[in-house]
Parts: sequence; C-alpha cells; structure tokens
Amino acid sequence: MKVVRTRFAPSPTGFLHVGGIRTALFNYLLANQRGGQFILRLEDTDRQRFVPEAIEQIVDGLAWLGLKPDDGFWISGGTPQNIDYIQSNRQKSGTYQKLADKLVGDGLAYYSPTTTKELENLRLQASKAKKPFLYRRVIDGNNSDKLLPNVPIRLNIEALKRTNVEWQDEIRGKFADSLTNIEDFIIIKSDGFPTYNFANVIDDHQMNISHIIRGEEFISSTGKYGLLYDIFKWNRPKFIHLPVINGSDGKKLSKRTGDTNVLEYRDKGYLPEALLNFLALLGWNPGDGSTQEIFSRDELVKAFSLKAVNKSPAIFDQKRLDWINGQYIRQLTIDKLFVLSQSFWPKQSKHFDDSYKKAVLALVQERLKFLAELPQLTNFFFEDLPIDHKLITNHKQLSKLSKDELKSFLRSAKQILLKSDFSVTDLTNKLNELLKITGQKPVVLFSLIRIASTQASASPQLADTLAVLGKERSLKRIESTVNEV
RNA sequence: GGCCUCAUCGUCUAACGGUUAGGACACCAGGUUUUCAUCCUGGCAAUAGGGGUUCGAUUCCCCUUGAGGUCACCA
Repeated sequence: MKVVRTRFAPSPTGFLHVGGIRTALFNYLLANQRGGQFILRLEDTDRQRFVPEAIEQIVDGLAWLGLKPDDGFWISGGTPQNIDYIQSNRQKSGTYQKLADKLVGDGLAYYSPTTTKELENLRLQASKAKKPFLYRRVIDGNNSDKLLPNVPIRLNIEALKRTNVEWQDEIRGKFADSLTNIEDFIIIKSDGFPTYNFANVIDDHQMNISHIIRGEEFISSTGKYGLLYDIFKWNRPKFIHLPVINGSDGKKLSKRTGDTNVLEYRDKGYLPEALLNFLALLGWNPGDGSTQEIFSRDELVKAFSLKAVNKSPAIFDQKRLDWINGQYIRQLTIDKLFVLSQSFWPKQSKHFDDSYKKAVLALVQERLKFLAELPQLTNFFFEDLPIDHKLITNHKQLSKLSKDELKSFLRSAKQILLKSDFSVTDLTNKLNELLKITGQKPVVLFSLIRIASTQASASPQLADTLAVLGKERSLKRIESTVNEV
C-alpha cells in the first residue's frame, strides 16, 4: 500500500484565507488519518505578484492552527527549513528546464516567439468572431524552429497524437476532456520560470504526492495535468476537488463577506480548534447519521473520509463560527481560558491581580463568543464608569420611579449590604431580605442595584457581580449613584 | 460564447429507492427570582421546475432554469 502524502501548496501572493485553510485542513486530515505525511510547498513562480511577507504569514497561520506539515517548507525560529520545497529554488537548480528541454527535443514542446501583443490581437479577433481561441503551433509560423532568447515554451498538443484525456476525481467521478479544447499551453515562461500547470505536476510526482486535494477551480485544468503525467509516463496521484466556500452573499468571498486573513481570527480571539471544527463542516460531514457538531482535532482525523466530502459549494456563516467558538470557550477551564485571554483584557485591568481577573473571567465565560469581546464585557470590573442616566430613564420600570424613590431604594440597599460579608450566598440572602423590606419586585430593585454598581447595560448575575467587585467598590458605587441620580 | 461543475429549511447539512424529509446555526415565543448571556422547552422553515424509469423517487436518467468555475507568460 502506497504511503499517503498530501500537500498544501499556496502561492505567496497574499494572505491565507478560509478557503485556503479548509484545503490545508482536508489535506492534513487525510494524511494524519492514514498515517501518512502532510507537506507544505511554496509555489512562488509568479515573480510579479510575489509578496515576501506572505511566506511568513502562511507559516504563522498554519502554525497557529496547528497544521504543521510533516515534511516540506517551514520556518523554525526565524530560519527557513527545507527550502528545496520552494519552487523558485527548484527552478534555480534547473529541475523544470531540464524536463522542458527533453520535451522540446522530442518535438512535444516548442519555443513560441509570438508576442503578447500579437496574442492579444488574436484573442480579440476570436472573441469578435464569437469563436473560442486556442493557441496552436501554426500561429508561430516558421519562427518556432529558431531558438530565440526570452521566449516561452509551449506544449505541442498536436504532436501528442491523441484526441482526449480522461481522468478521475475521487468524489466527482470520471472526466473526459477533448484535446480540441486544450491549447498549446505555456510550460516555461519567458523569464525561465515554469507555469503552475507544469511545475505542480513535476513537483507532485517528484515529491511522491499520493492525493491532490485542491479547490474546484482546478477542475477545468486537470486535463492538462493528466496529459503531462502521461507524457512523462508517471503514475497519476488521486485527484480530489473541493467545493468552493462562498461569502454570505453566495458569491465569491470578498472583504465584506469573510475574505479575511486567518491571522485576524487569531487576533479576534477565535480558538484554532473552533475555526478548524467550523471549516471541517463546510463541505464535509461524517454522513453516518450522527448529529455531532463539535469535533476535536482527533475526532476529525478519525472520522474524516474523502467519500463523505460534498460536491456543492458552501457559504461562510459567521454566526455559526461564533456559536462553535463559544462552545469551545465554554469547555475551557478558567486557567486555560485565562492563559488564552492575556492579550485581550481592557487597559485598566493591569491594576488588578490574576485571581481577580480569573474571578471576572469565570463570570463572563458563558457569554464570550470570541476573546476580543472581553473589554466591552468586563470594563466595569476594572474602572468606575461615569453615571449613565439613560440606563435608568430608558428602563421600563425604573423610569416610572421618582428620584426620591430611587435614592431611598439605593440607601436601603446600601444599609443592608453593609452587613453582608459579600459571599455569593450571603449576598443572595441579603438581597432577598431587601425585597421583603421594600416590598419591591426583583425587576425594579435588582436592576437598580445592578445599574448603580456597574453603570453597564448588561452584566452577569447581580450577586455574582457584587461578590467579585467586592464590598468596598460596590458600596462606593452605590453611594455615588445616590448622590448623582 | 465554448468547455466544465453544482442544486434538500435563510445558512451548514442528514436521509441502502419506502422517514410525519432528521439535526445544528440563525430567527421567534416561553421558562430558569433583574439585564445581557448560558441552559431548557416549543415554534417557523426545504427536496428549483418539467418529463421519464419504478409498485414507490430527495435519491437513478433526460431536459429546462438558476448559481459557480474556467478559457493568462495567475495559481
């Protein structure tokens, strides 16, 4: 049985987005499930669009998600590793040129001197005539025999002496492309770099890749790759084309609809396991009738199967991601959550010790969807907010009360809380006593005390909140509200 | 336009050719002694349309429609 080797082969032209991560994830899952290897290769043959920072971003993104390759390019301690998995380095060593030369020698490829401008013209004419344009050797005329400098090399389709290519997709079945639809595509560009079409086939073969899992945008060019495998008499790997992930509008991901750098999810406080869980369920489902929604990394590895991968496109649903992330946050112990939350606390929290912060965290854990929400949910625990009169005037019941009534309730509250030891149980008892004494409903009294002690529109349970705030701070806030209300 | 892919609730999806078409997110309502949230209960909501095949079609076939991909010296 052949060893399973999958690869993720991004092009360093920009940041990694959710679609790329999902592709990486499925490659990772298959390799891990079959005890194989997951490889990272850098496809940097487009020198125009090359963005050096993208390399580090890709590695950072994968590292954050825990999708570390078993082999291939990586950066460790700032030092690039296995740089022979970078196509530009392989280009330098002549890997691609050698094979292209062989094809030229065999008459299966040729140097094509037709200029870009001439090409543009031909394409324009074809589109005017409503005919598809296909590049063929005759267009070059007699020039193609001469060895010219800085000229691209094209594959000679007619010299292949065949009419079609067949190939198989593991989840979509059989495909057959007529060669009348495949032009003499460029394999080596005029700058000497291979095109993706050429390099990916050579690399996948030389790197012993067994399964190619990539986006469905490659379906229409897979026939070309099949041709190349046949020309070189190489065994083909298995092809798997994943459905696209679209934005919330059902169209291609855009800035507005979720096309964000994965590192932004890290910076917003999404947990890598949650993002992975969410992405795994976009285009895949165990399909065994189970209704499981939350999968740990190990569970995904175990349950994953190519057979259960979907064919239809999925839409990126932020709310579902938030829900899954919330589930993961709730599963965490306070200590673990505390470690993860380090960079998300509001500024004023630096004046407080860890145990206080942990107590706060325990109260907000169940309402966090992502860690960046921490400041807005907890700021009143760390600083005395100015009195916000609207909290009372906009309140259904409180707005009906006079100032004197409000003051009197707050004074009673202060009096009775003064006698509390501020444990949650005692606070609960005292607050209940207060209800009896004043004869007020909880909705009135508790709302009032909550607003006075937090000045926030929402907070955790009253007794819990007061207990964490502590006696001194709570009473001081109630007192100042009495004065200003 | 040529070639190709896809089609179940708004969204992610389940359903050996036989189910009251299931679950989850979202939304709505109620409950858990205040709010927000969590949690619980309930509700709304789908097989794109038309033909076949079959005793029986979400499922198999064809057509239509719709959505998408691709037609680069980008990947």
